[in-house]
Amino acid sequence: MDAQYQPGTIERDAQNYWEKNQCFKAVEDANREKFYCLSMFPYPSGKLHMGHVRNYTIGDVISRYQRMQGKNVLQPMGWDAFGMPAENAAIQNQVPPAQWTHQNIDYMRNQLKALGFAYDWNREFATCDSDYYRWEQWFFTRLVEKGLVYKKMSTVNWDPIDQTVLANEQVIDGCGWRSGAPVVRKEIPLWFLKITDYADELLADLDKVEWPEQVKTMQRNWIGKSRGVELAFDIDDHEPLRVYTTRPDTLMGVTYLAVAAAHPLAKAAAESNPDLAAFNKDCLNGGTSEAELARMEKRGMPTGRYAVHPLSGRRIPVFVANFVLMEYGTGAVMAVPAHDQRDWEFATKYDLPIEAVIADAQGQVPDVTQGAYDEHGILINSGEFNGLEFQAAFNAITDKLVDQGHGEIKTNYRLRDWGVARQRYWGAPIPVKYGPEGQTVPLSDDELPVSLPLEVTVDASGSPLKKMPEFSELGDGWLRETDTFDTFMESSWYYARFCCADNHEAMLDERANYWLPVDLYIGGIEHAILHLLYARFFHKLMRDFGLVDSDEPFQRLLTQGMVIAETYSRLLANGSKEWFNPADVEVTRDDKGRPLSAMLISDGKPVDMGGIEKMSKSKNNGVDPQSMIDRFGADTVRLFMMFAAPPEQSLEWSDSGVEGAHRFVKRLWKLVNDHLTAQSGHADIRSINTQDLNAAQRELRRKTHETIKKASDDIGRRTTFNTAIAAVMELTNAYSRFDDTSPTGSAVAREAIETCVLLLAPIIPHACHALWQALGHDTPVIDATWPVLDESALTRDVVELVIQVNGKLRARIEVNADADRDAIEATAMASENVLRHVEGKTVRKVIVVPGKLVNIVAN
RNA sequence: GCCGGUGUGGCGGAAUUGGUAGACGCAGCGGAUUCAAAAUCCGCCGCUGGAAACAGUGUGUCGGUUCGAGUCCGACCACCGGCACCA
Repeated sequence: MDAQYQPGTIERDAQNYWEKNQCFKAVEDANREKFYCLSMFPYPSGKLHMGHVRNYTIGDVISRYQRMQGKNVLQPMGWDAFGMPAENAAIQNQVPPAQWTHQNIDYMRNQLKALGFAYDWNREFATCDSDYYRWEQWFFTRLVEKGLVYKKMSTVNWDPIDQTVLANEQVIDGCGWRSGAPVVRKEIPLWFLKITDYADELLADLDKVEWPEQVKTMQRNWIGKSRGVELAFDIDDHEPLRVYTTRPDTLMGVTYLAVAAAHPLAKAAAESNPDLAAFNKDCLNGGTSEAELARMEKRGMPTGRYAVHPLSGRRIPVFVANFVLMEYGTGAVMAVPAHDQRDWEFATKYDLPIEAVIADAQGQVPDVTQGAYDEHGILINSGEFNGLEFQAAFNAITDKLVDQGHGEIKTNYRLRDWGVARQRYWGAPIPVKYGPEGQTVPLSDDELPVSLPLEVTVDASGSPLKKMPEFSELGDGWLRETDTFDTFMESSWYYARFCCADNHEAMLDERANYWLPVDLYIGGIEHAILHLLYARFFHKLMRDFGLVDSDEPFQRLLTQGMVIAETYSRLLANGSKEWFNPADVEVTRDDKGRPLSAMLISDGKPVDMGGIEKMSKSKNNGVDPQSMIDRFGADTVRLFMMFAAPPEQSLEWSDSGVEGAHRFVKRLWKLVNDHLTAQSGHADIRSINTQDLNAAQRELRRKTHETIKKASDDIGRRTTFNTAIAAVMELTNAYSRFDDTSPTGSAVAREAIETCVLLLAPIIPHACHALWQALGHDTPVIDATWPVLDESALTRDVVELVIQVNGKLRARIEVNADADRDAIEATAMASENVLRHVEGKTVRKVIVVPGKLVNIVAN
């Protein structure tokens, strides 16, 4: 082997070997246990960023580990290729989105290959291939037939200057990002998928998957199942106002009602009230995002109409309020200001009555002059219901409402149906046509696919498809739908298509049932709700059409944290900031290594340190993976990514940390080289007679097997690669200190160093490929089996115990591993430092934790 | 605003089921090697006091449970992710 570690040639050789031998081509084999490992596919934005590198390294480490466990591993890769950035690039550079996207894919594919990921490239596809989205269109027409799709009015962000629909991301401080004009809410008809039909199953089946508890909790809360009452308030000259509440026990505390500006009652009341009409119009200002709606100032105006309380018969004012939205629930709410904080604030602002009807469990009447009391409690001021606690009151009041025909028990979901239509070009066309008599017809199979025209001019004023009669006009007065699918549609089933991407006759085939569900899915925590919920929904749809036989798409889920880095900026004269890349900045530190100041290398003048943030274009703090691969090699980048933090936490980029990783790979290389130079010929692991080792040999062998145990658990179960690597580093440190060139010593050393190479093979596969060969093995390390733990190597004759007095560490003792409690206690009490600390005190209690510690309680 | 999470040395992090706080690495300091430097190797390294032994103190803040709390409970503070048309 080469005495020098040269990542360039080593990595090229290994990658050539894998490619030439098609090592990662996955073939279905019913006799082998399969493992489908999937990382969230990238949007081809231009080049890989460090978040991608981290995501894909995690997936690759697990894939290679599972392969060494003997599993039949599938690890595919593809491209989530539809989306807005391609349109933005087209507007900026006059490049057609398709061309821009394919160029990016070609570049990024090469980057992935340079990182040595064990992908089966035969299965690669991009979602913008009509061979992919045609099946999505086909499936959509089936959903239409089944009644799982419908069209309804929905609210979008409207830019009144550019005359176009804006994504939430394109609304900045309530204004359109290009025009700068204040955005308004506008109602347009859109296509929806009935995800709410599956709400119960989506909720229940969270119990079937091995996902992080916080992700399951977020999904449960998002679905938001609640049991409550839908009740009707009678109104003069109008049909009854329907509201939903989970707190019917507070019904006697209702002091006003509020409806959305778009509610029929608000519109009716506005006809004779110009002020109210103006207020209703004003409520349309601003964007549609829930965060924006929740943060805006709560405002309202009386409609002049009154509702009749169904139990007390009292007349209650009806307001229009800007925070009530027509599309959520019934578009109207009942307000109990004494027991709901938002209602309380509104009532205080508009001087409405606040009447407490719930006391705490002790019957203490809450003070509602400073805020709402929203706990459950005992009813007061509620007539015949006084004295009832929550559940009894819920039942009694609901029974009465039901008897009167004023209400019914209802299960409600926060989850809303999925709007899948986008007024954009770069997406999959929705396969529907409209007839001259207003018919809406899904396209038949022989009309599919609807291919997206690739030669287009994109500008800021809405979808080009609407301006292309050759696309939109079908003759005889028939028009084609010009909206395209939400890109979440493509990412909701790509994992299944990877199983049979070469099937041109069907969406999926029986191979999907061999590979699915995905055994481990890896991606950013930011996808915890939307993408993962839509994909689960889509999987259940496909199951109900007989396309797959599993209930859930992703058995295990690993949510990785962000990659973050220091930011550097200068305040410009116009008040904005200019951001500088960390690569162009030099930092001065004090003698403890604390950063003191930073300067731009090019002009030597200071820059401000702006804190550590997510790597992004806007803050210019991204580190280019390519330059790191060029400088240090892929193995170093992979090792640093896996070592710097556990996968679920954010990872801070550190140049010196990368150098440390590089140093370790070089060190490993040198250790193997030195071992082969000094000991080749008589280092045969099989010659180890485990009964016949001296103390030092036994200690190194114990360390070797402790490391196998820890690394296997860390990679296979805990997915904490950082601690697995730390354990292997400890083993290399122990190996370095071991100085024994006897035949037995050499064999023990060989076992230790080969273990290091095997345990690191998933993480730094190129170096380990070369090292394994150098160690004399005929088969490549990717086909080696994971090292097997020898439990007997772990035994110890003597163990160290910690002695505490009153919980404080006072001494350490060594005892025989089989020492009994009395012997341990006697040895502990004999320790000099222990005697000093118990002197003059009475020993009350001695706690012995076997193998760990002794705590002597004395006072 | 609502939902979910995070907070430990100069820095990234470790401590897996309530049992030795700081593994491993980075930075720093000291030494070896070298004409010199780089690279490499060895040693030290939470803070305070002490020559040392050792003692005190220390896991965002305040309080609690326990023989024992980074870990469990309560309140608070700061930051991060998501909020349905960014992907």
